[in-house]
Amino acid sequence: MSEKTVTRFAPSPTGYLHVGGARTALFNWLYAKKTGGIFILRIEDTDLSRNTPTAMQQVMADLKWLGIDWDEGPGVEGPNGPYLQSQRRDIYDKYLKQLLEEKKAYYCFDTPEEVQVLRDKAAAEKKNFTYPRPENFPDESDAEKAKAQGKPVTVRFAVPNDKPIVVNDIVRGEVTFAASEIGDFVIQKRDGFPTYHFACVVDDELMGVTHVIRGQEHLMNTPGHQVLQAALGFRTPVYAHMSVTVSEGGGKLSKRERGKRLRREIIDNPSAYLLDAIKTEPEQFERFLDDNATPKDSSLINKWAEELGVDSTIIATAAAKNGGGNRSLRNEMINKSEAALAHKIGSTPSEVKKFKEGKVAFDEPIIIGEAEYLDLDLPEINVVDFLRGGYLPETMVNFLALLGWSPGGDREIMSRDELISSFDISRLAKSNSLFDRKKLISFNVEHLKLVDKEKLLSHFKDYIKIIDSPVLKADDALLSTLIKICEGARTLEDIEKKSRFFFSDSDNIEYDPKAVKKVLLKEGALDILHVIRGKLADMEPFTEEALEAMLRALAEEKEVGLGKVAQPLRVAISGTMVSPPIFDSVKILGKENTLARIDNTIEKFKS
RNA sequence: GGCCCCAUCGUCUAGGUAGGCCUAGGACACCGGGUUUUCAACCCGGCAACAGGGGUUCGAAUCCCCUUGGGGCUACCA
Repeated sequence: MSEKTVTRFAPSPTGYLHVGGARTALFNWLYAKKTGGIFILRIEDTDLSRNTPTAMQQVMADLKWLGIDWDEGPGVEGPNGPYLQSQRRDIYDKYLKQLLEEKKAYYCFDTPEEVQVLRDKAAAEKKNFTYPRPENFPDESDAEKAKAQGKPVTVRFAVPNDKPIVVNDIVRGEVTFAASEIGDFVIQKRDGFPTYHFACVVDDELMGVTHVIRGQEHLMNTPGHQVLQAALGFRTPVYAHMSVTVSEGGGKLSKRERGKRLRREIIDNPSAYLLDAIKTEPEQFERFLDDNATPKDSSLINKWAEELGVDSTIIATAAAKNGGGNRSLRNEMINKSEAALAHKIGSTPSEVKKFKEGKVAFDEPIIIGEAEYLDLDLPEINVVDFLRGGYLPETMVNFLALLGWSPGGDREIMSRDELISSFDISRLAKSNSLFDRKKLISFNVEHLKLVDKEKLLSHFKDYIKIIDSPVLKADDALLSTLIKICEGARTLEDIEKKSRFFFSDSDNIEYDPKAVKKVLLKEGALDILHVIRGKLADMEPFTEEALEAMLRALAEEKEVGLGKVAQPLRVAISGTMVSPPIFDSVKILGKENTLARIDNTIEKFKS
């Protein structure tokens, strides 16, 4: 009788779901779907200090967005629950007791510092560190005594060191480990919670997990898990250790990257977030700059100058000066700026200071808030970043699946169903791969074309909701039209950006300075606008066809390219040089708004 | 440092488990050209790789070894 396959994804709720985790989840899900098995979501929340309250909800939301659903897990429940490890303490305790009684595990009372000393010593001797197992295991009363004395009490598993341990891995083949390499590892922490190794082994057994597909970073843990399974009389599931997804920097794609990047930015560039503080203390501004490390980047200098309404030479001059006195003023300003930043992101000045010093890690929402405040693009690491970036879940699933897996041949763009039917666990790649955002975009372009109309509409609605766009004002029919005329967009963000201007106040258009300079202020542009205005006013009916005929005729009459007449009109109605096709745009905007915007534009820029 | 894993165009990869069908295929990026009312999209063309060195073999991208390079683990995190 063939056993039903059971796979699982077991994230720890420490933050949003990142792409590496999503990929792991996807492969497990794909394999379960392919084989008609079941996919379990298990939350590994055995480290209280690292858990963040919203993380589990967010991880589940992200999985759902990707279309990865679970047959058992939080919100679904099933025969093997509960699915939060923090709610399974009694189960782990039972097995722990068994191990202790069978003398397969033992109590330890050292502090982490004491163990660290041993570790350092081993490193100094160029030796592999393994925990020195005592000859006689402490008994229950010793543990009680130690506890009474306030010593930490942990439990270690006594790894049998008689024979090498062979891991039979689907992607790597046979990997052999010397038993002496695997030290007695901790299975119960001092707070009474099991460690990952123990909880994972117990749960995989009890939940009937048949296949464990996980990152290569777990390969070294596997021999330990296997000996634990043997000691407990458990099965050993089939293992498949996938390659790791690395980031441009080289190392493993990590969620910590964002925090690091942010911290570096704040430290390297303190002035960037001094803006608010500076604005409130203009008279101290120049003095402050004397003592502050300002960036060498001239574009930033110009930006500040513009925002502060001062001449850029003031900043440039200040930037050229180095050091100087005024330390107390500087500190005062820094304090003010930290307060400003903290206020902006809903944190406290002391937290900001600690973050800068690397003492605390901010929650993702705070990191996002800070990044927005600083106008900083953080590396996209989390699944939500891609949702916010206007990517389709279909794109993400397809792209992630192809990182470290391939159906063979030339196939690349695939639907979810095609992915499932062609998925083959034996085709997992051994080597690491890089997450290439450029290629992701091209996948998105393809899926934008492939996804059916209704689905795309619903994706777009989700998107404008999450970024709280003015486009929210449109009804479904208008939304569909907008999507249609933005054909060729690379992301939902493209569509949204091109569509915004339809929903702004005609008497209050924001003009992009570059567009003004390049188009509106050009010789004759305003005159042409004037002519267009006249023709538009009389146009009846007001259709794309009529608009096109009119503009083309005008271009011909003036003996210029269509661009010469279309561009001024585009800037007049949108304030920018980029919009959907001009005929559609004008039609959608309507005669009244178009005329108003042309009038306002001429009024504003006539010399 | 120790242990483990990996190695085809800049990137993702096909081919490798049955060595000759590979003068190494596709996709993205890039470069050149075309289309064009903007941005995109689109069309055509081009550049570009078996890390190095030894073996085994009539024959190696494919098998073995070494070197080099990259990655992972080395927690009372998962």
